[in-house]
Amino acid sequence: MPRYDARRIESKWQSYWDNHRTFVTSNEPQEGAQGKLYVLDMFPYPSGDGLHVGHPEGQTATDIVCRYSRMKEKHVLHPMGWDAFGLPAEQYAIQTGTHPRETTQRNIDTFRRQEKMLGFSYDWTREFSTTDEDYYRWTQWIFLQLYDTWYDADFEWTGPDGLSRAGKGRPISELPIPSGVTSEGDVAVRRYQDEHRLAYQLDAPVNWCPALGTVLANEEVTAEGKSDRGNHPVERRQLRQWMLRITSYAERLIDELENLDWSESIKLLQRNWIGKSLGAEVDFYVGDVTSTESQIMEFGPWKAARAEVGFPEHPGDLVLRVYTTRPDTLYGATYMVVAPEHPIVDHITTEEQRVKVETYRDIVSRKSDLDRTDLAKEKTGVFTGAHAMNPVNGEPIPIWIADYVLMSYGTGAIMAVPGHDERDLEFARTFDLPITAVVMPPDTDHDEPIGFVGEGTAINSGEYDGLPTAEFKQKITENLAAGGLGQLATNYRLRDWLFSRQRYWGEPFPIWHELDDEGKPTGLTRPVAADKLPVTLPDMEDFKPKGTPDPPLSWAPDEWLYATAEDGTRLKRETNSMPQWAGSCWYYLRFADNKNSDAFIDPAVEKYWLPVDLYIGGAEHAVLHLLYSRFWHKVLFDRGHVSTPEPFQKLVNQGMILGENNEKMSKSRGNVVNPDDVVSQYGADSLRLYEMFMGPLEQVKPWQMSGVEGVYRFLGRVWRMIVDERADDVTLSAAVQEVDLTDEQQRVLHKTIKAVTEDIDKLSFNTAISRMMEFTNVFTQEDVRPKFAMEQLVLLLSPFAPHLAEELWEVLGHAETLAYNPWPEYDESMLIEDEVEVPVQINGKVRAKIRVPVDAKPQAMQEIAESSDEVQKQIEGKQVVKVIAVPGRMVNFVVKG
RNA sequence: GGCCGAGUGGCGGAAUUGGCAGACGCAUCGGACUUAAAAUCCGAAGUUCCGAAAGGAGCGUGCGGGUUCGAGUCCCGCCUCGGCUACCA
Repeated sequence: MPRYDARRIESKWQSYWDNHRTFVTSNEPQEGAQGKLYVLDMFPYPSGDGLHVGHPEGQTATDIVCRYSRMKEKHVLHPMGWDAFGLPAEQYAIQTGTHPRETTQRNIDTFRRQEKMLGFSYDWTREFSTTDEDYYRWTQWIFLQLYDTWYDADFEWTGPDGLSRAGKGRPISELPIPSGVTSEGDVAVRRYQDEHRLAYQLDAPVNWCPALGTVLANEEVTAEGKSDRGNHPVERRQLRQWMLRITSYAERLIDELENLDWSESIKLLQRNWIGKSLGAEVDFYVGDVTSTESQIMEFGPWKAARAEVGFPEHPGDLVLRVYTTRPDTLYGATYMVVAPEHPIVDHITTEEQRVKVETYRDIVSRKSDLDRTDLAKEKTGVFTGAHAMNPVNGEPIPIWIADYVLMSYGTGAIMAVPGHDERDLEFARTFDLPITAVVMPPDTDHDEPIGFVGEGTAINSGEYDGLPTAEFKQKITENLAAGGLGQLATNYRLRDWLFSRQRYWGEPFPIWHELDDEGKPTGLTRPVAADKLPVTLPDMEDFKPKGTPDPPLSWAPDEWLYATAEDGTRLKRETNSMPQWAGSCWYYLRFADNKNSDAFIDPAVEKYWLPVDLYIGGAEHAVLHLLYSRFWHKVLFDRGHVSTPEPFQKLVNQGMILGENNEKMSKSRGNVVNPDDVVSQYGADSLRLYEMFMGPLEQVKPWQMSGVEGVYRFLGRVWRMIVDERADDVTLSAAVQEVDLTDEQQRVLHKTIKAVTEDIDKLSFNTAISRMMEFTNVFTQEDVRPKFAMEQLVLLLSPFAPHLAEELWEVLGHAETLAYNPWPEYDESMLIEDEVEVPVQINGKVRAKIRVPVDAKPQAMQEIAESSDEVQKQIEGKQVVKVIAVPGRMVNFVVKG
């Protein structure tokens, strides 16, 4: 008695697909293919915990789209691989004394087993891991592209996509070298080029965790300023780091979101992250800080000189340059604040204030970014003793240092307008600094201008009084520019990307440092030749951090670490490694051509498969991964290596699956659902179907084990609708016969085909499943079930529950897989019913039901309604004011009395 | 604090975009089959009030207003929950 036996069916069909290479995809389209479709899941990190139920959520969705699209004769690319470098593997390795290569391999094996167990139609011949040498060879190669590129912001050009744009990443050899630099010689030219590369080095503050003995990425530091792993304190240190100049692409990263098929909220998230703001840079004269009188005397001539020479590129030591989005509040600037690290502090601090200033700077320098922002409630700062001259009215105003001004944004200095900025107001109140109102709020009930941060009308602003904010901004910016005192400026919150990590388990940089005669780095670098890639990770037993910021690779064997160039220069390798993001920045390209040993991807293959048509994954990657990938892709685009400006045309974020208690799943809450357990109890088809039936893909939704039971029962019903459960073998039920469908059955079938098809197109899988349940509820009640209808249902169900569908397809007499069988089609004419029941409302309340011809005109509907006894009873003796009839929908009588 | 998203039965969720609120599933209750149970099959069910019953009347999509013949859906004002972000001048 063959009951629905998921275990037997699933292993049978998984081997079938493997043995028949059912889902192996050629880069040559099959004959008659209806175009290509590249469907991608976000790159999983193979953690030691194995798959969690969030993985199959997005992956089932993409699998449904792929299986459906193949039946629609699309040429489908659907790959899977592993993002396997990274800190968790390394930490685990250190704790257990196992090499990360081993644990990573083990984790990958677990993940692969679990993915296969779920019956996803991946082309496994395209699988790779970011830790494979012939993968990271090309990660290094792309890094060298970044190294070899500078951004020409003014370059106008038309790309292979046919669109014109300004700004292009160009080969460093095309960088114009100023004659002053050329005359200084070769080394000066090289240093000048190095300053302009998209991959460059910088002394940058990093998150140093003494307990872990490593530097952490911002994402690895908790909101409390502790390490994500182990909860150890984290402090700041200045270290020489590799940076990627993503800020050059900020404008294009915003603009080119426009044509992407992404949700508005994700686009907004990216725009906010990039954080473009428009404002002005304004120069405040400082000069001789020891005497305010002489400052006032010097101010006039300085201003006059500026009117002559204009606004300089660098303000110089005696001028303080600020960035503001509100140049219209310039008259309200009563003091200035510079970041404690600002270089001008050394020039302007007076003798009396020096000790206080240095003490403050010292305290701040030892705080992490997070400590600094943590102190947000209490404003701190110190007066430098110096004053600057307000360029609009020549008033001397005091210059303070405070950690609420960040060196990394704008110019690292602000003009403080306490009257109209919350932070400045709080600071001014703390330190008793003057507050001036210069903006009148527009509505009169809001009569207190102090603390008003919106737009209004200018007051106390000399000749500008009475101007609306917007107009004032424009006018004063023009005037400042004319006087050489300011200029329009754009700023981004986005920072350049800190790209190096002091870790072992990552891609080595393909970079040599030149050494001088004493073996010290000269600061000059050279790339590893492309034909020498990859720079393989040296085999090291000891990769445990030593409590200093030296990366583990710095004690790699000398053969790896040192070399002599052909010109005799001694070279030392870069010993930092790349962050985990590196490998996931371009993996979607490699899937299209993972065996290529001549190029990261063949240009023709790239042109054929890219961009990714559908990309599904969690919203946690809405900014970082997606922004980094887009950046790399654009650099490759500019350099002519890819043909599309964007990698991911359509993006969908799946909603998080919560535990049964409506809380986020976590080990500590004990509400984690393990896919292995669900599959062993109900089978993969039930897990897949349940995850899709839970609710809309993009919505957050709680797990319910009883819901899995429900879809499992549904699959059992489908099984019994087609299979004779009382026979000894799996045979067709006697009720399934080669008969024509009745009109009613036709209608149900075609309605189901239409609904399921449209729902899949909309990624509305939960409703698609409920349609198939309705179909099943109708047909299980029939004593004779037309075989054709059963076949059609099996085809509709196959993307969702592919194992069961294949088994039933076989029972229905088909020798071959249904994976490439044409998708059922519906006939619109079959859907039409002659008559429909519509409600009759009296004053908007349903009082009766009538049957009308589907195509009945409003007038006819009204007449039918009026002839009904029930309606007569309701409107009797009342005055009918108006009748609204919507064809095929409803009739509404508006009555009085 | 800022931005984004969401509030519909006991629960997960539907609702052709302004037209019968609660599809489908879970849980619940009743029945059939069975010696019994499991499994399966059939059926009931938003809620309050009236009625012995068939049935009838009212109320119902977080709260308060509004637009409309008609609002879960549109507009205005709030409340609650979730996510992201956090001194960006």
